[in-house]
Amino acid sequence: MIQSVDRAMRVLAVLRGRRMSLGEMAGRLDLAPSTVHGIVRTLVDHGMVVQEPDSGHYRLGPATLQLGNVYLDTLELRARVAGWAPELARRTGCAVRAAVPLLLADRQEVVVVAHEPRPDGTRQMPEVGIVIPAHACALGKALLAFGPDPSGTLPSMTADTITDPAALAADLARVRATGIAAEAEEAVLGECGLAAPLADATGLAGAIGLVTPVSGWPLPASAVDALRDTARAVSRELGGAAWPPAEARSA
Amino acid sequence: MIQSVDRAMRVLAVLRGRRMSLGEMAGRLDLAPSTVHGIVRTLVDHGMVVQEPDSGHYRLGPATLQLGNVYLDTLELRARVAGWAPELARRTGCAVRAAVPLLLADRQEVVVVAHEPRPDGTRQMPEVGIVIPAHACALGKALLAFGPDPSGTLPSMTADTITDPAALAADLARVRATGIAAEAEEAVLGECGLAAPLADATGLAGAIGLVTPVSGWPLPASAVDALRDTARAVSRELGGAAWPPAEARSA
DNA sequence: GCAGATCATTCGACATCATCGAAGATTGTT
DNA sequence: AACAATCTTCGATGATGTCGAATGATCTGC
Repeated sequence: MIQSVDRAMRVLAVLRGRRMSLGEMAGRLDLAPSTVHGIVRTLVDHGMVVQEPDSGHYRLGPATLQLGNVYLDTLELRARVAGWAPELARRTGCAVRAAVPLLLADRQEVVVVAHEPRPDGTRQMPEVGIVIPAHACALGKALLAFGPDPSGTLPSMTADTITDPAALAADLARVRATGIAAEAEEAVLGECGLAAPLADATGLAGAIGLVTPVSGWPLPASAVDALRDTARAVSRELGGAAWPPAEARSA
Repeated sequence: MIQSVDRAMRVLAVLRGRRMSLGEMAGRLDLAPSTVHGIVRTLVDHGMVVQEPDSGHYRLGPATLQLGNVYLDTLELRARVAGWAPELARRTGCAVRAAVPLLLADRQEVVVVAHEPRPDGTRQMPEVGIVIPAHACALGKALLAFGPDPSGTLPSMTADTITDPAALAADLARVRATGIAAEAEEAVLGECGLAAPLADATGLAGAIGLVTPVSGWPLPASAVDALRDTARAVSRELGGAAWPPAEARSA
């Protein structure tokens, strides 16, 4: 691992939180201000960071947006999901989301890569790009059940977030048994959902899920069937050999 | 400028094009494969790059999407535009876009940060995150007219793209005189548009524009008025002192 | 089924290059 | 007007990234 590159990524990570002064970044990263300055200067040259002209503070730059957009455009999982999501949304009346795992050193999260709005014509915020702790949402639990073991802390998002490792393990066992993960107001108040894993040729590729307001919860069995059918269809298109995918339970 | 961080950014830039093998990246960057390996390994650890399990090739990773999303969420220009875009789209019947400049060493481009679909109910691809050469689109010309002088080459996108620096300079003079930039099939076949600069407290902040199929071109004078009014309103909300913004014609 | 090629990865020595602390410049504040 | 808090620059030090060659794995073609 190259030290300066690692530090540059840490700089971007802290800037994910909020705009910051150079000194604050240096303190947070426990580095000399001049060291951080050299790094951010390089990032500024590439558009990854911008410096506000008035305050001198730094924030993320437009080049990050371009990178994220390229990632989305080249993601086969997203393209395959896009072909099936409208019908799934129509059949279930729910919004449809797809996500891929974002496994970092100490954090297990999911990032939403596709979003089909609820088919009721209301105006909904596109949620592509948002990141959710894996243990707190159906998409994440579908990934954890068939992916690596949960590790790290389980931060609480709402009153119903599962924060006990044993309770989470029990929940994941249910997911493995049925192929379907559920979540009720564990990440966002008023939001519930189901999710199923997606397989590709190499194993676990992501997850697809339904999201509904708590008023529509629990979802009818027909929605579960539609979700499972769609997950199986998308997985086949992705080259997945089996569904649910084989459990790759290794660190 | 820190060498290894600069190289890491170049790696990401190369991966913007397409997935690649390690050797191909090394050749393109004129570096030793082992050097690139150390860099990409570090980027992989942070989720900025992923390695395809089967082929060993590298592609951009999900962390790029998160960064881009955070950038969007914290962009005040986007939030202000979002407040005015629906009405502008309704009044003009056009799709509305907003963009910010992406000024790198040798490339002058714009990146779209907001997109309000054409209000005809058709299904349209959200174009947030796409990057367009500044000289080839109305948004870019609105930025170039009130920003730094054009530099670098003028790549051709369509048969009507302005590739002659003198012709571009003449066009930009017209933009400065009227505050409105126009473009007809210069970036994408069948797409035309208008754009106006957006000012904030520090000067030029971005641009807002209308996009219409060529069948709706030219747009009526009422659309020009609506666009100018909106640009002025957004600029005032952003703290802009004057509209159009003062011309900061310095490299 | 074997040989060759191609690729990612590891390793170690060298010298470059990033790091750090202090000083300078600029701005906003009391 | 003096102070405080910024960002920024600079130069010496040695830690660290770079490179080339060797290794191992994978795939291709015969």
